[in-house]
Amino acid sequence: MIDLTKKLKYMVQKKEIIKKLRSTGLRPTKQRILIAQNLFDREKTFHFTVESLNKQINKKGKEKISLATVYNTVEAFTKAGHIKEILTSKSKSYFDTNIRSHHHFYDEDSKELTDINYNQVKLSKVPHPPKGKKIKNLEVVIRLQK
Amino acid sequence: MIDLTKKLKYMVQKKEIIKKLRSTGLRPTKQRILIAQNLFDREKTFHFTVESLNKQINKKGKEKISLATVYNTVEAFTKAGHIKEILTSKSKSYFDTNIRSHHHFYDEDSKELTDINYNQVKLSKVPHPPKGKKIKNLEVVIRLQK
DNA sequence: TTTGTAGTTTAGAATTATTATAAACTAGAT
DNA sequence: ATCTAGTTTATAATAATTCTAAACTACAAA
Repeated sequence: MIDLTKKLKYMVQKKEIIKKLRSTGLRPTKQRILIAQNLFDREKTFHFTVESLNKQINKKGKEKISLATVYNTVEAFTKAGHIKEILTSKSKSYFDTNIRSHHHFYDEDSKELTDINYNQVKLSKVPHPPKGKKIKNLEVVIRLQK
Repeated sequence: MIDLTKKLKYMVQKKEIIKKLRSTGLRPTKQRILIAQNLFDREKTFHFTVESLNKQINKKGKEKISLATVYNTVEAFTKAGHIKEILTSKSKSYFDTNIRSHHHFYDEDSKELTDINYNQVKLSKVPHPPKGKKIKNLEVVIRLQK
C-alpha cells in the first residue's frame, strides 16, 4: 500500500471486491461491482436505503443501474452477509399494547414478536445521547433463527 | 370485582375505556371504544399490525369499522401512549455496511440512524432463546427526541 | 475462441402498506 | 334541539417493494 497511484489503488480495490463477491457465490457483474464500490470503498461504514443508494448511483452521468437491480443486489448482499439490515419489520408496523419499557424476540422464520420481560435484560452501560437530544426509549431486539 | 355478571363486567370495562380515552382528549366514539375493547380487554398484552387488528375486528358479523378508521385510531392511541409502536423504520428498510454487532441511535425528528460503538453499550443480562431457536443477533436501538 | 446455459439485469406491471381527500356523520357543548 | 369541531368513511393517491418475462452476460465446457 505504499505509494499507489489512484488508478492502481482502484484496480486493487476492484480485485478485492470481485474476490469478496465470489467468496459468497455471487457473480461479479458490472452492476454488482459498481454497487459494491459505492458501498464498501469508503472510510466510514454508512447507512442507506435502497432509494438513497439508487439515487447516489444514478445521479452522476455514469452508467445507470435499474432500480430493480439495486433491490436485487441489496438483497443478495444482505443474504451473503456483506451488509446488514437494520431493525425493521419488513415494511409493516407492529404495535404492542404493552407500553412499559420492555424488549422483544423477533423470530426471523415466523416473523413473530414475543415480549421479553423487562427484568430479563440488564444494561450496565448506555451511551449519552447527542447534545440537544433526549433518550425517548431504549429497545433491545433479539433476532432468532432455527 | 366480586361476583360480577358478564354484563356488569362488560359495562365496567366500557366505563374504564371511556375514562381512558377521555383522559387523553380522545372522544369516546363507538369505533374507538370497540377497538379499545379489542386491544385492552385481554389477559395478556399482545402484538398486532393494523391489518391483523382490522381483520379481527371485522371478521365477526358485528359492526364493521373502516380500515381508514383503524389506521386513524391506532395512530391516535399511539400518540396518546395507550399502545406503543415497536421498532420499525417507517416502512422503509435501512441497511448498514457495518456488519459487526453494534447498535443505533434512531433520531425520531430527522429519521436518521447513527452507529453506537459496540463498547458503548454493555449488557449484563440477556435471556435464553426459546427452545429450538438460536440468537442470530442482538440489537439495541435508542430512540432520540429533542 | 466459440457456444450453451444458468444466472442476472431490466422496464414496467402488480402488489402492499400507508396516507390523503373530501363528503357524511356524531359527540357533546350551548 | 341545535351547532360545530372532531370523527368516520369510501375511495383515490402515494410509496416501497416484489413480480414478470424478455433480453443480456459471465463463464464453463467443447
